[in-house]
Amino acid sequence: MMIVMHNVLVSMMLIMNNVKSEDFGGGVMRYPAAETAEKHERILNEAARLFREHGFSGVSVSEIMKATGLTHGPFYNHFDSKEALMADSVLHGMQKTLDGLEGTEASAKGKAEYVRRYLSKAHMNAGGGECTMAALASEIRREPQVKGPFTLRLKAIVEAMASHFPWSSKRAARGDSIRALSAMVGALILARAVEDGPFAEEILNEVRKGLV
Amino acid sequence: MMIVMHNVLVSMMLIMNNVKSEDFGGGVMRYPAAETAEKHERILNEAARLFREHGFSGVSVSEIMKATGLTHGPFYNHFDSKEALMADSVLHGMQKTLDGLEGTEASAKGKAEYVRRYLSKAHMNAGGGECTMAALASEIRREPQVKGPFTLRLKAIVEAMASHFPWSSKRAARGDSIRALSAMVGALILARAVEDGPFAEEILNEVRKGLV
DNA sequence: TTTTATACATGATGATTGTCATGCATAACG
DNA sequence: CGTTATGCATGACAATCATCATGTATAAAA
Repeated sequence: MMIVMHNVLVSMMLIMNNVKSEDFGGGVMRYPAAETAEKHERILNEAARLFREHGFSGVSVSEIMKATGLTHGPFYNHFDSKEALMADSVLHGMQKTLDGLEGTEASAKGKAEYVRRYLSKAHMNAGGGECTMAALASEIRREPQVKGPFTLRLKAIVEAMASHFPWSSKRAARGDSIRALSAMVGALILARAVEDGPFAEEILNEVRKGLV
Repeated sequence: MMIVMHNVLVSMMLIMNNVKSEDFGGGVMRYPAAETAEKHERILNEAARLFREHGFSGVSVSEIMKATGLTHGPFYNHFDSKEALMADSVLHGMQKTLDGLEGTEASAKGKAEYVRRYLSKAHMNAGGGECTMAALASEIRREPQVKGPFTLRLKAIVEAMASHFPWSSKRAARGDSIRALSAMVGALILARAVEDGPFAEEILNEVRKGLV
């Protein structure tokens, strides 16, 4: 009885504390559509970054929202589910990779620079700034909703590499691109999993030597 | 008071129910050391398989123990933590890869067959039977305790590839091995993440053509 | 102007999970 | 042979998490 009364009192105190008007809506409004769209974009960016850094299961919805500057509440006003966000994040991240590729100088020099940058120590150590494929590909295979967007953009990336950079021949361009991409992604993944710094760099360097 | 007494009664009933002798030890014994060692090995095998198939965070300790034919209880009689099991599983799985490599015919033909098998549709679709590197490398980088064992065995695998198979020259053997391994792992990871069957096979085929 | 739909903060919920606690029969050890 | 340490099953616990519920002010629609 004592305990029950105590609980009731505590609940009442909590309720009273919560009814300060500034607790609702951040103090104001139904938010303007422009701001809402911007927040949506911010969620996507933070999610993509955090997923790359910690993996899909290493980041909670709350953490993503907090990184965006919101609470966990409005998440479902923006996305249907965590898995839907994962799919959009991958699409978003790989689109950026595609843009970066197409923004590179379309020459042998541009290609060599791109490879060097991809297989650099800096990229290896870039927490959330790295390539979506290297960060998440082995998890994507277990996420049905994500495989579609991933496939879509990977195809575009292969095509962009084949047509944008010079290769030994027109006919070999696509195959060469696939080989280069596989080696680059594989090397980055292995190098990042390795604890031994010099060995990790050896992996990056050897693969780079094979490509430039 | 009423509630407290009720709880005590429920507890007593539960205790009484638990005191059926068949509830303990599966019916018997302090288990013979030989059987215990065998169970330890089974846990390791099931864990390695399940981790490869579902990822580290996709499998619970209980599931692993159940797959081994035990309950979750004795897990901590066998391993210090889930993370310690992850480390041992990776060591175990990569040791098998190493053994398979060294058991392959030490010739150009043996090498070509190994590559073909690695980049086959069957290997791509092999749920838990696949290569530890392709299955878990991108998660290992986020698991401090696992990186050490992984590094150790990856070094051994690179050395085994370089010394076991014929390469263009003695001096190039190590670099060639690293390049081949990176391309194979990268190709398998990308192919598995892709939803489109023909595209996945194209990735495997192009990389294979580059290696044999 | 009136009505409606929505983005937000707070809080709740049910499920999952890594780890620990307990009691016991007996193999291993001295 | 007597003692002890161990591997097991059952159960409990605290934490974490994805998702849902609620109340609100107001932008947007009518």
